[in-house]
Amino acid sequence: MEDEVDRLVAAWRRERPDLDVEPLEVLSRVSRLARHLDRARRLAFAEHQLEPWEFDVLTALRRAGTPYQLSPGQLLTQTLVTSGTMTNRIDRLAKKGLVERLPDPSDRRGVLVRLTDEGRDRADQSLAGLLAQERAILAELSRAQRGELAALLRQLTAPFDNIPG
Amino acid sequence: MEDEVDRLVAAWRRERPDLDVEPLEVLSRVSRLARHLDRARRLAFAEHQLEPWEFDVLTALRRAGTPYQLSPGQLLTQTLVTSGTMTNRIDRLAKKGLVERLPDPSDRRGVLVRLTDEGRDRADQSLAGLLAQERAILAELSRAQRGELAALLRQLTAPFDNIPG
DNA sequence: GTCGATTGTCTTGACGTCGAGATAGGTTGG
DNA sequence: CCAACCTATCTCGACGTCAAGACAATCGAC
Repeated sequence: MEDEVDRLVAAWRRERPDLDVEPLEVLSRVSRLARHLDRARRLAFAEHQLEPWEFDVLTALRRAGTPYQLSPGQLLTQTLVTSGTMTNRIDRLAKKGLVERLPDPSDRRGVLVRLTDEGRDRADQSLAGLLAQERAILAELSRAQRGELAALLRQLTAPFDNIPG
Repeated sequence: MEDEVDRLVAAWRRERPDLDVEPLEVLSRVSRLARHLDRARRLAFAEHQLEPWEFDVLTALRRAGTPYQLSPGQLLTQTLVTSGTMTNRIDRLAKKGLVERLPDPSDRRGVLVRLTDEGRDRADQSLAGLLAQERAILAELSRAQRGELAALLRQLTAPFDNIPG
């Protein structure tokens, strides 16, 4: 089946036949798909009264394992936002009672953000919801195709994730 | 090579061994890669004094071919933003002299947005810059792998692009 | 024709993010 | 022990986006 990127590439080949636009076949699809996923996720999380950014922070803490705490700095690197943004997010989550700020006992500059019991429950519930939705989206592909796709994407993301950029 | 999503998935398998988190292998990589691409593009466009959103609008018009004009509504569907956002973008581009607003002769509710000569030049220059950067990112993959990846992604994007969602 | 629904664009207010800089604690070498 | 530098977090102002709704023009059914 044709998608928007097919149309986009065809248009470029017509308007700029001198250029090789093959890279767009991959990377424009990545960007557009991500955009669609954002919207879909927003809907899925709304059922659990969570915003996508809240999910990102709560699940980062949940994945850390007991006692479910990380520093703001560790949360930054996992969620790819700036420090000002993270301060703001922690404030709002704390106000909702989903996380709490604790002083870092080993570094008085530092802070530890810890998931509350309610925060943990919300993280678990919304993860289950997200996985159900994503499974539906991925039903387009066979298991083998999903594996291939994951492997190819890994090759592209690895340089970004390993060389700090 | 390992990436952040490998670490993320491993963490979930440790914390929630009861859940099947395979969907994340694909879709979390898509979202994270898109995030990295946004940052990289921002840098590439900065050399041409353009923001990513400006590029999106200018190139949509450029792709339309002479006389390089589209309605705001057509621009909406191509760029996946809301109408309020598009109004704002057109305002700013018009102020910079890269586009102009014309009344639609066939529908008095409507407007046509047309690229100026300078807008067209800037679109062409920045497209060349973007393609160079994207080629570098995709050098991780062989030509055949890029083709596979594009095809797999198309299967996921097609439903979003064809069933209005 | 005319009324109601629809379409296309713009307006508005709230919100989240960014980037730069401030603050304070920590670290290292002399 | 001090000075210079580094690190962790927070503060602040500017900005872009969104969602909802306003408004005007158009279309369709009767």
